[in-house]
Amino acid sequence: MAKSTLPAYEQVKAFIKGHISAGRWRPGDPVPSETVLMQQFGISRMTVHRALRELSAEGLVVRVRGSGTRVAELHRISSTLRIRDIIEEVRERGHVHSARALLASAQKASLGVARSLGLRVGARIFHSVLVHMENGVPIQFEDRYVNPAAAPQYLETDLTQISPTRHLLLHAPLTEASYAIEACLPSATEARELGIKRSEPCLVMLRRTVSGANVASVARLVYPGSRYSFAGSFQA
Amino acid sequence: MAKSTLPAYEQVKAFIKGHISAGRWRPGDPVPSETVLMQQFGISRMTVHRALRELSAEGLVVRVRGSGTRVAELHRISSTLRIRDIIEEVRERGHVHSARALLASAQKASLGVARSLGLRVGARIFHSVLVHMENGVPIQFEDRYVNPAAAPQYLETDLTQISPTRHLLLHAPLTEASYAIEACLPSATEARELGIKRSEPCLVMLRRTVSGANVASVARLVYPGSRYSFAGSFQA
DNA sequence: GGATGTTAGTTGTCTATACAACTTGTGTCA
DNA sequence: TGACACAAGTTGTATAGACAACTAACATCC
Repeated sequence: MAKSTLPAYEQVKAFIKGHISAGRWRPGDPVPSETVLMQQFGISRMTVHRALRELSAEGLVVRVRGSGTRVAELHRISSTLRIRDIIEEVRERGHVHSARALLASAQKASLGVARSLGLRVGARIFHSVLVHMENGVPIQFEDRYVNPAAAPQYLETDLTQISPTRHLLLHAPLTEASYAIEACLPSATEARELGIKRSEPCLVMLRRTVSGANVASVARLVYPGSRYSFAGSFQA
Repeated sequence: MAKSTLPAYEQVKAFIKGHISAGRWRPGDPVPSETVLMQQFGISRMTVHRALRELSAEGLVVRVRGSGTRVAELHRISSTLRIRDIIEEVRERGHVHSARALLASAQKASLGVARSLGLRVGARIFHSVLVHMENGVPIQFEDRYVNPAAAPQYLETDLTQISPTRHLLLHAPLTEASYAIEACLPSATEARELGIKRSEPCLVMLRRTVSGANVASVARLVYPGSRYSFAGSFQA
């Protein structure tokens, strides 16, 4: 027994969700209009409207003004990926995080880096390389280039205590990001620092974050395949 | 010039989003109460309320009844992962999809499969193994177990034309799913069928889908690391 | 037939009000 | 000092009504 009584708009949502997930209303089928539902449930139009608007935001129905409401086409389920701070993540598992900084310096941008950060070749950039450990075992090799315009105090921070991700989240409010997940073999350096063989497959996350008008940072995160996986769940 | 006039609730949202993304209001900071915003904008409380409720749903602010509204802690950016039909995906790239079925049969569930499908050992299940190709080059090895209760006609379909994913989306409305992405070396069979060396790292997606009260299917999708990556983008 | 106007139906936005549920701080009383 | 009561402030839900914007079907006129 959850709540004694669910709010009216939740009841309407549940009613409609029920019909859809039971397959009684199939994609493309019309959903009763606000007026009909309002009379059926004996509640006001605004309340019905809220229910339908939320279902529309969740992608379960499609509404078009003047025409009506229909069950959405390919009921595509979605999950929310999040950008997480590795330190927080390790601690949440009840484990101990530590990190080793291999590099933290200002450099001149090479062609590739300049291009992905949206700067000119030779522009001043920050470059950091860290190895993150969970209970002393290396789990992430983090190679990151940072745009000084987005995080001017990047190098003044102890990146082994406040992770680059956290520093950037705090100082360069995130507006956009893109990523790619690949499976690769590690480079010689990566294998050595992670303490794995060069033949062990790794998960590689390439990520580019944007803050306002600037590209804030590009990072290559390498995880040993035997010690790490990305997991999550979808909700309808 | 987008719209001549944005709806009032959108203006309130933009106002608050602006302060947050410019860094003027930091995580934990209080957001003006509904009463204050209502007077500031000269609109009704319900309109302000809608704006704040949507921002809360988007994860930008945290609201607690009786206390107030604050800027959400770790400004979490999110992306929508979708379960996609591989055939559709290949065609969208303008390429040709083809598939080879290695297996499509009814079997008795082993312990592991029974457990993950939520059935008893020895229960009747469907098992399919396919290799999907893009322009003739193998890109996915799909090993899938299906619960007959969720998709009774699974074996009567030509799975090389209508992919298992698509068949399941159509016949077993998805309510929930979980996944894990790993980097592994392929098994002997997987390497042979994908036409890669056993030493080539692969992206592996393990996925479990739920439809209503049943676990609909569990799948292991293996992608050659050199030919495939998962990519996406986040929006604030 | 084809173009045009009309009308009923539907969703989008907004208001003013009401009450409920909860938090927080303050003051009172034992 | 500690327990309790109370009040002010805040968010959550719901109503009844209004008007705007749009669609789709129908009727009319040329």
